[in-house]
Amino acid sequence: MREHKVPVTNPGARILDTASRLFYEQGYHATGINQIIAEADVAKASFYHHFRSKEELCLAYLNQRHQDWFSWLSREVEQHESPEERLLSLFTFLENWLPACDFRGCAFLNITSEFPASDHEVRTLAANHKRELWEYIRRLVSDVKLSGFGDDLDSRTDNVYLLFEGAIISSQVHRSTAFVRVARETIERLIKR
Amino acid sequence: MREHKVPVTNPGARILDTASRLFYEQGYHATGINQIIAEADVAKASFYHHFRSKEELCLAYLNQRHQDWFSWLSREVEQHESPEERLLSLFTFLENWLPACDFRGCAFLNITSEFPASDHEVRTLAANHKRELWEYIRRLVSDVKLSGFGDDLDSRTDNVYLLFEGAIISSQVHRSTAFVRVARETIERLIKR
DNA sequence: GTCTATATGTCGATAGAC
DNA sequence: GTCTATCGACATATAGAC
Repeated sequence: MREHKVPVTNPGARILDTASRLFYEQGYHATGINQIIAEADVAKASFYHHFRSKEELCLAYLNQRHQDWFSWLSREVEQHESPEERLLSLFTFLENWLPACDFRGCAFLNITSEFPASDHEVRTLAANHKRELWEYIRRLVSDVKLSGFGDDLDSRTDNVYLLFEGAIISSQVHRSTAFVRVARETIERLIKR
Repeated sequence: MREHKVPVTNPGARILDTASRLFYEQGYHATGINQIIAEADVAKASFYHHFRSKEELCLAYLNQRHQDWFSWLSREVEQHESPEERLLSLFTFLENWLPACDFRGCAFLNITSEFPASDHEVRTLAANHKRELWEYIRRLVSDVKLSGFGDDLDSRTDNVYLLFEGAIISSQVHRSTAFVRVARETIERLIKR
């Protein structure tokens, strides 16, 4: 859940940590190598010793982010026992995470906007991240009776996924978690009937 | 609906048209002034005669895009007469528009990712655009009986809006309109009962 | 491995001729 | 109003000393 890790002394890790923060907060193209090396307090040549290019650093950032984000999410989900509460905790997570990241939203959605070429490796990582999220939601949905979102499991999963993604992007635009609560209440309502 | 307009001879309009295409297809920070003036076939000084800065050009792009996009959307909606079909035509529109724009998605969501400062004018335009979309959806929802999305009009509007936004962003990530059809079927199902 | 210094290009924006 | 030429700053990436 914490966006800012404890400082690292290792130069390579310090570069990755700094870049992760800047790529996430400012965007990829708005962040230059010079700012990264300055804030990571390393020499430029050290940067190119650890990473072949800015793009490779970006891929490392996304891979780490993928791990981190799912560990944040699952930590919230696993606090709950009943299948219904576990499903609803998806939105409890959003309500905690989005204000904590200052409504910067999903790193993978954000970077998708910055890489229009769909065959770029960055886009592949983003699509894989979302596919894994969909499968995670599917496991949660499969244990819950949910009416109104279709008969088969995939259709119900799709709808919860759509509310989840819609809640992220709308919270980002409007800087409010109001939509997260609406989504949560809808799931709650469709569970109860 | 058309992304590429007919060529314009007027230099100022040619700059705006070219910039609109490039900002949308490549992103704001990935697009340089030099590329814009080259593809618009104008001199650099002409550019700065018509626009004070790259950012001001960006604002002009978003204002025009706002008008265009809503005219595309309402053209689809107004082809239908019954309130139910008008509501569902939101997703008919998405199913036509998203492949037509090569799944580049919403210009305002995309540029929100590139401008982290929430008090920036670009972000204000994006938030206003989405607010207007929400109000447009609200008018469509108000004429339809819709179960499962809450009792009050605002709550039902929120849920349709979330499905709409979720469908846009998910179609973009996965380059598929499958999620659009799922959202449409859900609305259809909740109308029928 | 990390350093400083630099290469090479492009960025956004401006000056001054016509 | 449009042109060419150019500014200073910053971009990504490398060279070579230590």
